[in-house]
Amino acid sequence: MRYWWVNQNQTYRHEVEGGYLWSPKRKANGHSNPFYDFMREVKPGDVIFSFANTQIRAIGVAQSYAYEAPKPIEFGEAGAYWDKIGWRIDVRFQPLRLPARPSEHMSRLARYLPVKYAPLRPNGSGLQSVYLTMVPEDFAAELIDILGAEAHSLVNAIRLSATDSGHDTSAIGLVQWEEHELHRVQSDTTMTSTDRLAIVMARRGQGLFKQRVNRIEKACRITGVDRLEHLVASHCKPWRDATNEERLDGENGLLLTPSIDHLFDRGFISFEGNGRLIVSPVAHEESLSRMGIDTRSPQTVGRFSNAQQVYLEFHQENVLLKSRYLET
DNA sequence: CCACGCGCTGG
DNA sequence: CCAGCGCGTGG
Repeated sequence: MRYWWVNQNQTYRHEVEGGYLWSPKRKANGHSNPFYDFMREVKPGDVIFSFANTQIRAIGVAQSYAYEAPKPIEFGEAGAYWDKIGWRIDVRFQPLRLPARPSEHMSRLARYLPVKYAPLRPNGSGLQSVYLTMVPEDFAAELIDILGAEAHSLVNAIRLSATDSGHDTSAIGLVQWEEHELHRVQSDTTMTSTDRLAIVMARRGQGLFKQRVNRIEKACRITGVDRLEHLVASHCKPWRDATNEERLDGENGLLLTPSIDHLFDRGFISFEGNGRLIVSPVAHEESLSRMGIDTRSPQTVGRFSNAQQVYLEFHQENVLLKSRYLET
């Protein structure tokens, strides 16, 4: 379980009442922004401190991993320059009956501020450049102490339930966004109904797309299963992000057995161009091992073609659940 | 309430 | 250099 800080001056009301976090994927000029990238490092059960108008006003618990979602319409003019598509995380927020102002407690907090990606300056002032950022455990402990009894019991309850069992509800949001794209394809009268059907079937890794992938890939790269009835054609560049051409491009697919397809589709694993398996640091190792993936020693599954590598790079950058803090 | 500009951080 | 979910100020 980790602790996060979110600046919500512009969207506090919508995000807390709506029960979510939302960020663009990139800055307006197209460059990446670490404070948006952090969205993909959040795990269900993580604790989120909500900061708005110089105060910590709410504490939240993540209920999902980040998934792609349109900008909430309720934002209105707030963040008008943000892109229409971004990352969303379901969060259960609890507004605090007694908000606290961190700037009044810097004598206790300052020593725990990280050198990089800190949510506050040493004088307690916030930073415009920050959206979401991780806070160290000792900083969080101090902050919880400052917030008082309500925060204490809240976070204790979260800690207890975190050790119980799963919270994974993120598939719901993904489906919601894909529905939107699906509807667009189905109502696109510039294509024949055959083309539309092929594109719709490609979403489930079946039909023409699967045939095309099968010309390049003969078996699941992890399990070695080669019977088509047990294989799904999984997109490297996800169906929802791809053009219609890319949705049907055989180089954009891998044949995988269902549980491996799930891990790849949801970003728990990815592959390098040379075939090396990448395991996300947020993945549950024992589950992976039970699904047939050896997480102890490095695995390779065979080199990929140049065209496949381009799609796999997209997967690594946009689907894989990364963790900056677990890299060295 | 909103708009502006001053800061500073990170790429 | 540029861009960013802050902050105080002034209307």
